[in-house]
Amino acid sequence: MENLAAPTTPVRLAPRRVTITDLAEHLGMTKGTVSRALNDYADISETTKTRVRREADRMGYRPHAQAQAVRTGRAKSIGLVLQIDEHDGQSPFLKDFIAGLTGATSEIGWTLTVGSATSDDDMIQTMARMVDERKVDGFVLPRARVNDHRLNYLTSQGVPAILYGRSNFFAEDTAAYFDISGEDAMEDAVMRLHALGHNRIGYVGGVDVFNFTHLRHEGYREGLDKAGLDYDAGLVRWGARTAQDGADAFRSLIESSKPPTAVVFSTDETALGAYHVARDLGLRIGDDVSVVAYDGIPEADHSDPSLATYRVDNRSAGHKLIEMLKAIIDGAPAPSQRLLETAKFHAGGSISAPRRTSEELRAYIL
Amino acid sequence: MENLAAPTTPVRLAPRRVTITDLAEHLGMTKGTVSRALNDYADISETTKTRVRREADRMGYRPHAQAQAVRTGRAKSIGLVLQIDEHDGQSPFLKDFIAGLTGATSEIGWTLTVGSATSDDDMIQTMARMVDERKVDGFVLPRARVNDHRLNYLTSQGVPAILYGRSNFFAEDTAAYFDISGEDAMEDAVMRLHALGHNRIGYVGGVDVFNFTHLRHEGYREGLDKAGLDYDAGLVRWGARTAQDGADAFRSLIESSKPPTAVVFSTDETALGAYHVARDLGLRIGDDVSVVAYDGIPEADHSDPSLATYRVDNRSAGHKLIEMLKAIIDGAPAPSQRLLETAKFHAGGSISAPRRTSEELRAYIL
DNA sequence: GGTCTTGCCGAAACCGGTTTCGGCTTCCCA
DNA sequence: TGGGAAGCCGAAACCGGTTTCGGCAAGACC
Repeated sequence: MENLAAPTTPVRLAPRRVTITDLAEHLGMTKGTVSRALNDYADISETTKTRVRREADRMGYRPHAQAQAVRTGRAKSIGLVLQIDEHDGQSPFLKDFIAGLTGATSEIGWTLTVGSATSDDDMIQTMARMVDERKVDGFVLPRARVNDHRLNYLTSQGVPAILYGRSNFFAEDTAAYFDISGEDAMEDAVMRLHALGHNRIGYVGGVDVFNFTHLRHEGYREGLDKAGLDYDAGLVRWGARTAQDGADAFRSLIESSKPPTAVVFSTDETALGAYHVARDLGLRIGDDVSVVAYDGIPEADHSDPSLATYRVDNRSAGHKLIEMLKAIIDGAPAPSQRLLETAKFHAGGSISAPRRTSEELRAYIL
Repeated sequence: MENLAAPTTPVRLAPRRVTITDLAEHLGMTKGTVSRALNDYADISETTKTRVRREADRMGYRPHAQAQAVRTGRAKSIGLVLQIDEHDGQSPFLKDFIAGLTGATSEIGWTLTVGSATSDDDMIQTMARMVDERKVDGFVLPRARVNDHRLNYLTSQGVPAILYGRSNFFAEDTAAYFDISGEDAMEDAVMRLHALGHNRIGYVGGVDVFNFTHLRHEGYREGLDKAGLDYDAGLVRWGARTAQDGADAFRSLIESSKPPTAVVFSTDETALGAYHVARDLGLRIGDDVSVVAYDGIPEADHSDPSLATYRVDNRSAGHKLIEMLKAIIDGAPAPSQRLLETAKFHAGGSISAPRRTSEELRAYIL
């Protein structure tokens, strides 16, 4: 006996849990019957069902999730794998998002299993491990990319998944998704600025691996179109991710020979970078130059002046993603689970009617 | 050994996983033997072990985690329950922390199960559910409180847990913890300021439900002591949590009749609140008034001037917490798992030798 | 009154692993 | 040469559930 590689003795767990066998014994029936009663099978009488249920929660019975999983193949858990080498930008977003996800999962009696990855390959491997070990029944995929590799992998494996965002430019996705229309917001932003009297409206976009970057840029373009303004590549900057990137882009726009009198940023974070530059140049945002952005991070509200932005409710997004994913896992066809909502405009002190023309602005800066 | 036609399965496209029975069949031995070989039992020959292992990963065998859990009682998962009604302050902290936790859990082949709660009662219930369903083997408890109720519950139930922080003021905790000595940092901050020439050093502390609030305050006190300065309750403010709170506290200190020339904040976030107030009052931080804080959030680095602070590595903290918790789950006595590290000072432009005395400062402000 | 349903539940197999128990070889040594 | 101890593995129980199958009893139908 001592030659067995017995693992070190585990710590004592809670007072022995009540199993379905205990329950069956107390009720004087077989565990099969108890199981079917609890799972609401049609071949169990109403009388028996209520008797079983009552006794179950009198005794504090909770089914052993793992044991159920062995037979049913359902881990009753949703997977979420975070890319952790990424820039910090998802931080503010993360907490609300997780709150939404966990809230919804616990409502249906499931749990959220979180992993992390340091590279694209690692991401796939981490997800593969979770699937192979049957730890999760499906995945939520935040920060959708163009032609998202996670989605490609999972669908090839037949694992249910849902995107937060879209992944196929403007073409209809083949997969399930929940998204908020950034393009509508950008379009609205441009038209709103135009209505205030702005005619030179700049744009600072994001990194092109993310699908939303393309969508929002298209929205900006659409907005110009509806406002009757021409698209001028000189007014557009790309690839901004951090506040610093936003600052650089803003400086390059505002110091150009024909500076914009208003700038639309595709994210709040990059927009806030512009605040420092403006201060440096002696410009007052919301007065000398207007700024609108997108996301609705807390800092946007606390900045001075407060940033006009389109607010995204990540909490409710997380909630809906779980509901939709659950439907897919339960057999709904993925294409039936697609939802696109719009962000709400949140007024702020960062926009106003133009005080100076582009020329005057340039002269003022010099 | 003829191949039967595949049964007509529902939507489950995933290629049927290889089970331990398949593996045993291929190897021509019983699944019991295979299991023991894979789990490195002493009564299996080395030859057989390697043969089994080789075949296992040739066939891509991955044990079904849930099935293992049924017999072993190990879910191979760590629980983390977030309080989601809380102020946003834990956002920046959250991502790094989760990265550390998930990184460490996946290194040992485990996973992280995340839940959320909206109140203290909900917190206990959520944890109870995870334990009862045997979804987790132990908990990491972030944001330790004084006499932490989560810890009390879990130890009463015999469920392994580890605190991120301490929960018993200065008395030795009875439970396991990993923490970073905020008190040492505060003490060092005061002495550092004193060495620069400051003699009136204010303090802005946190909310008293959290244990670290008391520890850091005591560190401040200790620092004064070592610097030979008297503790003056008029220089101390409590209960600051948000940037706004920090701003209010700072204003109240700086507008008092004998303002401090330097202020120690117990968190970066509250310290950054002071920046706005300083600007309003025409004071330059790091010049007219010195500020030191604690945490090392990214914004501290991007602020102008950059904030001198004590940096906490939440990623590595998460990693260590998992290692220590795993040891407890494997049978190590909880009291043996205690670790206290120190935060690294990160210089910033927010401190300098005092330019004005307290009196001059007051006059300057008026 | 006999036959057919229908309702309801027990019995047992099953899910994919782990662990106990015992028996057969082989080796060692008297 | 015999007996005991290792060494090694097969057989089967077990973990806590779910699901299939079949049978009994009561009611419906003719």
